[in-house]
Amino acid sequence: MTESAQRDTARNAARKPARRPPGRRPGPTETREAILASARELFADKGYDGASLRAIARGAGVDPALVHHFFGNKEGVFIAAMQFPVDPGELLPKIFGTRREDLGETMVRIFLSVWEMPERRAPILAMLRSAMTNERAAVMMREFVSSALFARAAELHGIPLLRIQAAAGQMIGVMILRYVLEVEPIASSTPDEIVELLAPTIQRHLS
Amino acid sequence: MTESAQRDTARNAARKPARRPPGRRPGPTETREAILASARELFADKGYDGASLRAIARGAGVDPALVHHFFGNKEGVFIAAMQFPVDPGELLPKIFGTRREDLGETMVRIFLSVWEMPERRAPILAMLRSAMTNERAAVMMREFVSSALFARAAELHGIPLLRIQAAAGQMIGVMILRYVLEVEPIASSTPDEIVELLAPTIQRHLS
DNA sequence: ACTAGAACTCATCATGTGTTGAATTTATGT
DNA sequence: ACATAAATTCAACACATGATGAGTTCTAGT
Repeated sequence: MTESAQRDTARNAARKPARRPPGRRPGPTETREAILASARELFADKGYDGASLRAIARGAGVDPALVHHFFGNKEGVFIAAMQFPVDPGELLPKIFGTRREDLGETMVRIFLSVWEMPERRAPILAMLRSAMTNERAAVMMREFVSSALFARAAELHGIPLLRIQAAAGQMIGVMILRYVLEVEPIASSTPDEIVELLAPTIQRHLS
Repeated sequence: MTESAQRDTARNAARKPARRPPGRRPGPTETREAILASARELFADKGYDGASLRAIARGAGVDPALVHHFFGNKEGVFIAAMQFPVDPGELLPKIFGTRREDLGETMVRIFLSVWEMPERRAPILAMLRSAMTNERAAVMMREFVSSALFARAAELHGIPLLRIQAAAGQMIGVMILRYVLEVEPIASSTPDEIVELLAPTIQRHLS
């Protein structure tokens, strides 16, 4: 696939209006992806309500009406930008192939591997930030998290849901302190320090 | 002109516009408090950016300009509504008067005692929700949490900051799952169940 | 009793929002 | 080569937002 569409398309938006003439652009269509990239970045940064369609369009170097043309309305953009914040099918095998006594460390490392990479963290942050202030987004997240994550994780090792949610709460809370609020010293700790800090707790919850 | 006589009869008191005549109202001033109450509720519900000055004014049965008159601008309202989300001076003695071996349970119970009462939970939720999408609010929360909570708690029992933040993360994460996202079954668990679930973890972190 | 100032509303401004319809240019199927 | 469809911009709507300045009514200090 063509990598000509870089992921930092949203970065070069600080320029002038850059009035393009109307009408279809020559060459294959790449704007749809650019819009989605810009949307993901802005939703991750400001949440659903804070990210405006116009800012998303600006980030993609595109007219706001084009966003509307592709996705119908703002919620359409959000849904398109959010499809699988993280692919469970990719992570669950790792968990399944782990000895019970190593579950804690494995889980923490998986979590960190996602959160440490900005482009993987973005959709999750977008979801979380949006769910905090927007009821519809909260419903989406609740359903995704419940059915796609908790339920499967529970059936996997036969661990009660409450325990799993306690473990998830531990991870989510620390991620918020570390990546959103950025309080020290936890924001500057190394991944290994986080693992050392949390693995025993997660292990406890999942036993 | 002709309808002005019948306009402000006592008939339309239950209506929405509720047009009050301009000028100061008789009696002692109670509007300032009403505005703050409305502000706290709305900030807790929608976060800083989601709560509009007009909605706050409407909630207090007051003209938007009055909010401006009292607090200067929106940030002024927020700051006035937020002073001490929770009073540390009130809670720390409880913590201090607890045996080290009971610290875990005590902490969880204190957290729950705050979060279970809607009017005590409101300012914290407002802070949290706002900090998730608004940078200035995030700074406020980071500073409050760092200096007023973590630092004091650390010096109290000589526990490393990282440990305290791990414990705080556990509590914050579970509170989000329980009160914001409202995922089951943790949203419907009794306080005692939450204590049983989390106390050992908090105890571990703080040892 | 008088007056300075506080409380309070109104009308309005400039800006930003999501959304829509029409116009223009290019790509695609025949 | 032609017609249809897709991609793209422009102009505009209707509405919400935070902010101001001016005017009206009350309270409080003298």
